Amino acid sequence: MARSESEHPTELELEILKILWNRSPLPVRDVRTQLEQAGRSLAHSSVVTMLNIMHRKGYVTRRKKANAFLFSAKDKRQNVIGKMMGSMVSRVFGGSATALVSNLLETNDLDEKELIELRKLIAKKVKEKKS
Amino acid sequence: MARSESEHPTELELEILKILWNRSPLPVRDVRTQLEQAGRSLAHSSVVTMLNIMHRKGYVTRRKKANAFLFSAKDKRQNVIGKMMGSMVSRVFGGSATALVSNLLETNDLDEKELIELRKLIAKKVKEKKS
DNA sequence: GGAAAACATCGAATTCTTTAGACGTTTTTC
DNA sequence: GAAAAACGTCTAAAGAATTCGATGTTTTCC
Repeated sequence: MARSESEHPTELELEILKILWNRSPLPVRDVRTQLEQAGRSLAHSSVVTMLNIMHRKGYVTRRKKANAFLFSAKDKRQNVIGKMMGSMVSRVFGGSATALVSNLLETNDLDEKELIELRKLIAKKVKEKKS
Repeated sequence: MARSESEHPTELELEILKILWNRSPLPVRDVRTQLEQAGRSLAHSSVVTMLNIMHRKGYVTRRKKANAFLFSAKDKRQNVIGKMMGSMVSRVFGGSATALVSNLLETNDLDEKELIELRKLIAKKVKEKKS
């Protein structure tokens, strides 16, 4: 036995999804160009292979336009990332989102502006809850 | 070319680190038992192999006690997890910890108690900053 | 209408991750 | 002190992730 397919996008898959979330649909060529700009130079066929794998896994949709495929992300950014975060919370922090934020505050030194922004976010959420 | 070794613990590596963070040093046998209790039944040699790989990667230390090795996590839980979170923030949220927490609040529905706990954490952090 | 450009499919190589059997050495145990 | 138990090393497997060359088909351009 070996491990099974990851239930979340891998490194490169996420890189590609980020491109598609930003603008889509895109042909392979454009995905490739943007990967290059992000510092990841790949052969055309490598990008095609990845997009096809991602299609098989259900991360992207494609439709034919003339002879070329146009790719789009299948799920919204927030949902995909949300699932990744949820898995992080349960796998790494024993289910406690508070523990996650706590760790974030302790180890990644945020500036005051960010802290105040966070406080606002939470206050808003508390208010929503109350209603 | 293919991908390079992950800079963060993999799934199974993290599972093992969690055990060692909880209590250590531990002999292979005990790591194995606890993996089993966590729903991951592996052959003895599989656990040994993993621990040796983790030793090569620098995730764990080992010392000989009689004829057996005792393993410990090399880095503190908070640091390892902190790095994982930092990478999450930069890779996934464009460097914004606020964006991460925002996503967490939107997609993983926290109860009021947790929210209030978070508010406290942040207030405390703001106070520390000010001093 | 033939060359060049654009695009896709296929097959394959490499490394990483996870798993474990076979075998040898040391330590217990009767 | 010999059998059994415990432990480590070595070897290797199979799937997952990443990369790309070769080759074939369609489209575009002089």
